[in-house]
Amino acid sequence: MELDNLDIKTLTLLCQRGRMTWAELASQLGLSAPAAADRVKRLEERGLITGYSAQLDAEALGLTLTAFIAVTLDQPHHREGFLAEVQATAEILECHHVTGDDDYLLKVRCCHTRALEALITHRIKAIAGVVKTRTLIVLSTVKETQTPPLGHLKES
Amino acid sequence: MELDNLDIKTLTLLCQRGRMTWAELASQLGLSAPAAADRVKRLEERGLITGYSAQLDAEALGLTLTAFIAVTLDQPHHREGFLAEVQATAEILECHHVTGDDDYLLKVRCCHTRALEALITHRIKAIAGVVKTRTLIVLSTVKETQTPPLGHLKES
DNA sequence: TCCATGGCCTTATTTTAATAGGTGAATGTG
DNA sequence: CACATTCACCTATTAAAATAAGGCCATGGA
Repeated sequence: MELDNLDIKTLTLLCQRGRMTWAELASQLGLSAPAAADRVKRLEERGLITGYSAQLDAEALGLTLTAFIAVTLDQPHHREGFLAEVQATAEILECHHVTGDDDYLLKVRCCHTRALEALITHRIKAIAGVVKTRTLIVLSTVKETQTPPLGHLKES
Repeated sequence: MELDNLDIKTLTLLCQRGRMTWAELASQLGLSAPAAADRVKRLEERGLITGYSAQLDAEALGLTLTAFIAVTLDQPHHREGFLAEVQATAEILECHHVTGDDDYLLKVRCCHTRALEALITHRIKAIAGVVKTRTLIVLSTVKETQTPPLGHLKES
């Protein structure tokens, strides 16, 4: 059940062009279309590929404001409510439990500073147990990819 | 050139299932397949959809370690080299210029703590101008989506 | 040596995508 | 008010892609 270099190339190509046809993929891999489709199917079944997604331009959609919010929770019994609210809030794209001074790090996206204010004061700070937040506004984004590094898997 | 509710639903559906067929999409929208395909094509041409991507399971690929690294740069003339290195490093998934005590916030992903150590000491701290880094290790991830909030666009 | 397995090939069939042509509602204009 | 234009959509057709079937060959184990 190891990954060979063609599998890695497959993953790389499908991260770049998620809707490419099997024939296109196959020609890049030097295989026939059914063979390429088989490989992709296997990668899906193994859980390495979890799905496919359209990539949207957040700015074009009016989501010009991105921020990271560090959250401190006072008591562990407040966690459940916090996590539920995080899941229910579309503006919260990511929520990680992290080491350091704060407990959670959120990545959020919204349209205005006013919307950010509403998000922080009416949603996040309204959650029971949230005792402190610290917000970092994103001024510009240099790089933003979802494609994980695959170099460490290469054989030979 | 406004977005109607069908466009928003289209974006939502394509974020969830990026390889769905036009016929599937059309039935969810209550349209014919060519009409749905036309709408998607227009969304692509307008730049709202920038592409499609396979979603990979980072853990299944052995990338069990995620971290955020805050970087402080001492002088503005070092920026160019820093940005180039960021682009060239696959382990750095994101790099944002942020407000606050530090200049940049990186999101990185790698396999071990050893790989993280190598990344920090041999790549990031090796860049001219990097005077300070502060690392937050991700203990667990509660939520991690790429799909931006679209509720603010809904009409009626 | 022989058999089983796995990955790939080619071919055939089914499904999907792309294209063309036409209809009706909404809009703007003589 | 009549008319032309535009736009989004439809259906029908054609081209392309996905899927399924059957066979080949290399690899590994009994």
